[in-house]
Amino acid sequence: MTTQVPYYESLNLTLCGNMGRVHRLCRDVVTIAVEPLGLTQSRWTALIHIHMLKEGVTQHQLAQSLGIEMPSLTRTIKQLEAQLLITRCVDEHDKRSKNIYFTAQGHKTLHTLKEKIAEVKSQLYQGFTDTQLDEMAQGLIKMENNAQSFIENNLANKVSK
Amino acid sequence: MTTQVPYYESLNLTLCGNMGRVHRLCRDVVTIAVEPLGLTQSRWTALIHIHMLKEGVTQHQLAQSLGIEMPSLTRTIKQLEAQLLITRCVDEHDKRSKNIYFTAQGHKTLHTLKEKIAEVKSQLYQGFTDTQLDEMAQGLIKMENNAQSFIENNLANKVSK
DNA sequence: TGAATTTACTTAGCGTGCTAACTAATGTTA
DNA sequence: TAACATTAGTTAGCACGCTAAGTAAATTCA
Repeated sequence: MTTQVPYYESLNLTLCGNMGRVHRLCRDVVTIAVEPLGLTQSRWTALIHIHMLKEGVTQHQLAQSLGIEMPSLTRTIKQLEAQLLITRCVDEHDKRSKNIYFTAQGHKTLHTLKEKIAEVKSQLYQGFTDTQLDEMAQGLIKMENNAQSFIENNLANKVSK
Repeated sequence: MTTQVPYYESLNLTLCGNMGRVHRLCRDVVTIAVEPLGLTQSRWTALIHIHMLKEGVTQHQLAQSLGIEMPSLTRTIKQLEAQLLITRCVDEHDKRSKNIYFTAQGHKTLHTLKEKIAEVKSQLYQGFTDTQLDEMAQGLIKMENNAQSFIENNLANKVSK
């Protein structure tokens, strides 16, 4: 049982490819699991984050928490609104912002959602110890930081006079 | 320096979200690095895999190697063809298949590409030991398998008479 | 061998990320 | 305070994954 990094890693950035593939698969898993609720991955993820951040959160805060850009979120938010799961109202103190709240139906959906996700999680993380999961998470964050500094350095080059 | 899995993992499948985000970032890094070549992530990845599998590979084999579905590949292949980096010709022995070859320009591009990717890799993997990288790769594969069996079980339920 | 199935590829169109460019509200400063 | 910059959100349109459904070639089998 060798633990060598495979030879083609020298060309291939396989790890990145794998991340993409596993991410798509996990997304599929959840989509299947919550299918009766009529939610896609981006929508249920948004619901969970609204719940974590507490109702009244702004779209900007939510986008930050999700790690996506505002335009990506705008689409999802509009879909959730059309599904009557959330409502928005302009913030009294900053009329540029909009605060997000669950509807009654939204609360019900959230409740079921949380149960389903706990199920899925236990299956996806089967055979992992907490330590292993944490090491993976930390590895991802480290790689994210490496990527981020690369981008910053290269944008700096471009922007430099 | 705690190594606990954060509390909100109980809801959030953060690890999956992280994978998506890190994957996007790595993609951006390479896109920036190979920018003068006019290649996007899906295109350069395809070029590298054609190289690994040897010229003459079929689209089906290539899709398998990339871990994507045929229609996704069809688009990329057409773009690479339009860029005059590859050509295709119908397989003599199986006229359903098409064999992929580099053009002269394609070979040149591949050469530069390989150099660029080696650079990017060394930056993205900075601070990781080979063992760590391998553990991450194996973790991803394990999670992929978990996801796969979940999907199979649930499709089985659906399809069962 | 002719009919049915499977396979390789394509087309059409969706989901979800992105950037660029816009509006409207807020903040800053000359 | 009027002019400029920043910020929250939107719209438009691209990249790249997917499934569903179609064509044409190859294979299976009755």
